[in-house]
Amino acid sequence: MNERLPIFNSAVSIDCVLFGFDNGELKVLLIERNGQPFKDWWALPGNLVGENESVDQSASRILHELTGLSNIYVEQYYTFGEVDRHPQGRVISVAYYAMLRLSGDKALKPLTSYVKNVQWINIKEMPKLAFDHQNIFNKALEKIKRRIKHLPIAFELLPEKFTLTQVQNVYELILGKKLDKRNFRKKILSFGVLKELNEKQKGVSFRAATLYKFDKRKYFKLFGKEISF
Amino acid sequence: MNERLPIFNSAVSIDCVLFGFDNGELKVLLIERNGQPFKDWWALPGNLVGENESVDQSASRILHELTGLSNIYVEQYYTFGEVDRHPQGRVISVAYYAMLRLSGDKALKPLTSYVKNVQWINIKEMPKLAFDHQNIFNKALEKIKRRIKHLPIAFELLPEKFTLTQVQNVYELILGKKLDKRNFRKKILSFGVLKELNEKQKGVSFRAATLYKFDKRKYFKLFGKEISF
DNA sequence: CCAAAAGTGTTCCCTCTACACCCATGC
DNA sequence: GCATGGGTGTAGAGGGAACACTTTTGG
Repeated sequence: MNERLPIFNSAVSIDCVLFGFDNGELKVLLIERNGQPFKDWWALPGNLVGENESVDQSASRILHELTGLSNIYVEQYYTFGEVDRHPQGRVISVAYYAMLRLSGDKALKPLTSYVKNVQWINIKEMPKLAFDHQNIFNKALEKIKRRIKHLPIAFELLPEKFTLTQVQNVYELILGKKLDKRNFRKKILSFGVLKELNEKQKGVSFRAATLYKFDKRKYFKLFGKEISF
Repeated sequence: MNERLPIFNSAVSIDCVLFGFDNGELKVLLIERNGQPFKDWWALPGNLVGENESVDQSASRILHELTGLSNIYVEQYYTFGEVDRHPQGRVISVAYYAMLRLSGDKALKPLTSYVKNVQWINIKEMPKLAFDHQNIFNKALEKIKRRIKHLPIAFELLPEKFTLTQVQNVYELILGKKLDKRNFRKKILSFGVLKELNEKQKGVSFRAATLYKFDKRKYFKLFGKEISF
């Protein structure tokens, strides 16, 4: 680790598990590969880390290239370094999960020569994935299952104004189980980080729900105290 | 990511935060560097990932070279990938924390040309560290603070047979606060993974404490249910 | 007999859980 | 008026926190 660095041909890549919530469904953005290996397979979006960017920056860049958006919530969660995980050489991959407010409208799909299709896919209908991406995806789900209990990541998936039922929906999809409505509301409101708006849902054919928004200021004040779902 | 891999000169290294518990103190194994850069500074043990080993294997190898021991408990926890973290080139480092039963006797110190000293240092008396190792160390502590609440990692630091006071000691050192003795014992025993032995502490000049051991079989049965300290 | 640590129960409070009905709205 | 989800309270159980004294042992 001193003198000259003895380096062999390795590469570091980033893989991103980008989650979106839309219409009551939890989705992941997958790409369909256009080149070898695993041509025509579905895969997680990813790319090599550039020479002059940190791994965090690299993840943000990849997400930006994919969606056209900046400021996507993104967290590193694990590094996959098996010797044979890439058939063409040694590639160590740092994995990130990311979360996005889907509004039905967004979800741009800028194709490149490497990618012939980009699609939001319901996590309950995942196709087979290239490389070890199934494993990478599974681990992302595990991580967010754990982290959603401490961190307000659910709100990264929701629009700015949301109903409590939507919040509950996100929790249920991530945790993979039904929750009691009354208990859920008591708890989520007891954190004191949701602000009730003088505004109701619109365009629904039933009683309109009250809208809330996530109060980041209050959340950062509470930091230290941990949310514990 | 297809065709040929465009590779630049990067390297992947491993850094290990190896914890040990001895004599009521929580310690970390640090090395004193013998080469540039940061010659004579203290640093975390680490090395480059070899061409034919996974990152996990690499961490185990480094720990083995350092201590002569195999089967050290080790977990990956974060990857540090800032562009400028190594003054001699781009080095992305995958960090692991590890835990070891110190019995006063062990703690071998195989020096190399790169290392002029290896020492167990109380985490309350840490020197300045080379590179971004202070940051890597801090993050390791944060991680184990969180994980000790779910995972039985405390027992990795303890000898096979231990007293409840020793367990409490480890929890207090990692969490950085005093715990109530009666409540602690109730809770730790309520998990049902400690086996009381028909054996007492020896060689102490006061009432000898009952020895316990960690029952891995029971623990793995409980898996699914989570321990929650 | 003194020093040092082992070992042990109870009370209070708060949080978690289980559970079911009426309300508002659009069609 | 009916279908659809919105919104609400309570009782019981269990778990967490606070708290102090007696026991054992070696020296």
